[in-house]
Amino acid sequence: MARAGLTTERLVRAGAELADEVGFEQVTVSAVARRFDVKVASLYSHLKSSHDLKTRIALLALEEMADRAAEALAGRAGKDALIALANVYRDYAHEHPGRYAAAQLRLDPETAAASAGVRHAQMTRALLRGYDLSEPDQTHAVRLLGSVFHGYVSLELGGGFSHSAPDTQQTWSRTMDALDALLRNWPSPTP
Amino acid sequence: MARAGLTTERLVRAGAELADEVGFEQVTVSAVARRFDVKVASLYSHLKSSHDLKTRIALLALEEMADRAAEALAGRAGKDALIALANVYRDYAHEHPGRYAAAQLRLDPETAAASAGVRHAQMTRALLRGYDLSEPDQTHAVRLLGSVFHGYVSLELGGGFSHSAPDTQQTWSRTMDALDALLRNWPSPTP
DNA sequence: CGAGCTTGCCTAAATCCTTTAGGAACATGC
DNA sequence: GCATGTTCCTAAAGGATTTAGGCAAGCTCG
Repeated sequence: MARAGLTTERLVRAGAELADEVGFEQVTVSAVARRFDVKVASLYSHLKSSHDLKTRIALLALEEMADRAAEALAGRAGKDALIALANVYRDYAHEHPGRYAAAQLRLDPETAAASAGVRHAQMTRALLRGYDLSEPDQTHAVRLLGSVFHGYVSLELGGGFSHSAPDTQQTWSRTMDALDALLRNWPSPTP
Repeated sequence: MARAGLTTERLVRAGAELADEVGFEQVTVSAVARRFDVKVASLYSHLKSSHDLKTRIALLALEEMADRAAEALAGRAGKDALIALANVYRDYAHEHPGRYAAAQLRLDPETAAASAGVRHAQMTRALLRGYDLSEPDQTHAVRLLGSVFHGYVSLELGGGFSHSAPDTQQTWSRTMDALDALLRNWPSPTP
């Protein structure tokens, strides 16, 4: 019988495609096996477990987004950079909803520390160099931006914004205006 | 054999408790049946399916949060109200992580329209009456606040903010300052 | 080239979750 | 007390996860 040529790499990639097609929840070792026309047990030489598969898909998504973000930020600063970075997340989520959902998977601390997640934080910090914030406000701002990007995209993707007026593209661009204004004019703590 | 006295209500409540204890992903019809010391099949007279159970837990969480929010907003306005509302979400998520995760479940449009989700939007709108925004900026602001609340809480809960300095409580209160400043000084669109 | 080793994929089997079908015990109303 | 409907049960089928052990395809050497 001919060999299918399975590798962890190929399985994870197939899992990611599956996630985008049918949703991350539906990604299962069995489904991936079916896609390669191979018996389920065969995958267990390449994957430790079902959770391992999901984790690897999450890591792939984080890397892909970080790569896109790095490219988007190159040569940009200030509001330009802010918009470019924000768009990376939003576009990625629209193009790859399953992968984006995977990236939301809660990783255990060691895995998270070794993931592309740290690159994301670094890039957001880099972006903030275009504004005038000193520690610890910079950290607060990193967290705020992360919250807005993640929150907005995940609500939009989940249908949280009813498809009513005004359209979400407009809200998105006004959100960028708002964030830019906020960063340029960061308030001092209240008494 | 004595009867367990199952009702949909009690099953959903037990499922919610289970979610808080072991995580929403681990909530399963079987697990709930075990908790009542009853055979799995017995639950299917009260629940349509596993998905039905999860949906009902989500709806319960949305209601509980809306109730808390309504109480928190009573008699408050402006920044006071903003902080109170934001704290409702954050506190609820910390007290009931499983339920909070459930509330993130994607609901089909009709279910969503009949859920407490609409009350949340209404309350955020009510909060914004303390600021001076007119349509469509008010809608943009509703969405922005929703994004920040949801994004922040879900990142914090997922360990997205590494447990490093400064502590998240500080970031949270600076985030409130920032949102308040932003709403009081909402920027006009860029050309 | 062919002996031997490694690896890749298989079959088999255990365990668990979901879901449906139909039966028995219990509670209630007449 | 009996008819009736509800509540919970047993039984069974279908899928997913995971482990154990086996055969054969494809390398690596002499």
